Amino acid sequence: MTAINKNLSNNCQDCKSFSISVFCSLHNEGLETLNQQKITHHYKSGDVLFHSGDTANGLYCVVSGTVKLEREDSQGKTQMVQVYKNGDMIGYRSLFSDETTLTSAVAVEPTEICFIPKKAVFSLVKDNPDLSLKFLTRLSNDFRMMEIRLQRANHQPATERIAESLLFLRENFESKKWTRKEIADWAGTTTETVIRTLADFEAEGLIEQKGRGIVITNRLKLLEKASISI
Amino acid sequence: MTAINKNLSNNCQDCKSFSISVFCSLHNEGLETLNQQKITHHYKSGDVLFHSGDTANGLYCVVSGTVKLEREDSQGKTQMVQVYKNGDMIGYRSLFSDETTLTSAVAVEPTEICFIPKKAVFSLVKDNPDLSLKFLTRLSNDFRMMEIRLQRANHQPATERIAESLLFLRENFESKKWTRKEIADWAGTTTETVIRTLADFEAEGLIEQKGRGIVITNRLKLLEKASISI
DNA sequence: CGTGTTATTGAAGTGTATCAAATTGCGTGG
DNA sequence: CCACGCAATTTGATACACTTCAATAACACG
Repeated sequence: MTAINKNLSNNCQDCKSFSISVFCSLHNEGLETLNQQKITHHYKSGDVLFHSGDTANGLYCVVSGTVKLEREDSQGKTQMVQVYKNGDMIGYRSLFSDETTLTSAVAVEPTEICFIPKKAVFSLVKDNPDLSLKFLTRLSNDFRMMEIRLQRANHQPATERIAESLLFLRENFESKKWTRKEIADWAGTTTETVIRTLADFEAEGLIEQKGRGIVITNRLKLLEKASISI
Repeated sequence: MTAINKNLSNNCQDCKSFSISVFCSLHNEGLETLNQQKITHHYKSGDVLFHSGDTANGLYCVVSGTVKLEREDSQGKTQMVQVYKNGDMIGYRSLFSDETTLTSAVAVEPTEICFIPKKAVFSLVKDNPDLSLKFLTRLSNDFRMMEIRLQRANHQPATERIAESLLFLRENFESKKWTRKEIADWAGTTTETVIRTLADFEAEGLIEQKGRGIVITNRLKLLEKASISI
């Protein structure tokens, strides 16, 4: 399933995602803790990091690849809550709220993750108070995004949400080929509606569909469609 | 408009909301800073603490009353993002994300607030590392709630969202008489839909409407209607 | 080169928004 | 304290964007 390496030789400070992670300010002892405690995992597309309802037992640090956070309701409708790429942290909310995870984390590409056990995280936070401030900043920004998404979900038509989803998913996760269903799960609509809307966008010359690929050909007009202005 | 008292005699440790606030663990010097720096405000219903787009310059600590956080889009549709009561903090997200506020804060009842200037907050956080952990915990919980609300907004009918809104608003903010529009702004629907749905609920014996008041007469069935089970 | 997953298309139904107009309830000032 | 005026609520009619279900087609992967 997932290859696990306790890779001591691979130091965090050499990680290509180090400088953009919350840990970038760590000094000697902190870095040592991190290096000693972290466990590197390799996931392939579709692998699950954790399931909804699991107890949070650590922090997942994305080295490369893409991970989606999602949640399925009783009727099988999926909401993609968040997407992560290199430098992002997963699972710290449940860690700090001390509850079981609400969402599942699923790799959508070949993904490399460093797992940092709960104890190590709290030890790091204790010794490096600015760390929690960095978490706070990230979470604040994520929350802000959720505020906007909630408003859009409630008050904007699917067409606009799909336009925005296309832009967001494409421009933040270049390597990933999103499926129609994934776009729908992010936009909060159905696969069929996404497909029909994509056809409309193509007819209007905003995008081009080759097979399952989607190419944005008129970014500006697509932005207009998304009504990014609120 | 708003009465302002720099009330040094009124100590935070005597505040009825102190024990449930993030500051409950503060010791001597911290408490002193808090007491010296805080400014007490009194707002009446409808008063605005800050507008969307304002620069965050401090923290608002609710002593008593109720404050709603909301955001209006270009078409005049309002999304109520959050509601606060005694012991809650307002504005710390913008403080930590270092951006202008996305939402406006409006008192919906006579409300007493202690304002703590940005500098004082950061000084407190610096000297009391566990403070930021407490903020983190609160924000994590709030985020979790937003995840659920986003999913509901996208995948559940207005009826269920309204049922849940009734329960949430009534049970967490007893003193406040919410208007149909406020319920709609929270549920993410229109005033008319709320009114029609309330009529349905009344016909089914779940609630009773006397004038503008709403009394929940069958909590269990209302919970069922809300599909609280996900 | 099959086989399962993903995408596509069609038809039908409906929940909810929208707009407009009437009514009620409430706080306020006379 | 009552009447007034305004805001909140109510009701009706209409429209349509979106979901749902089902069946077919295209693609990717081993």
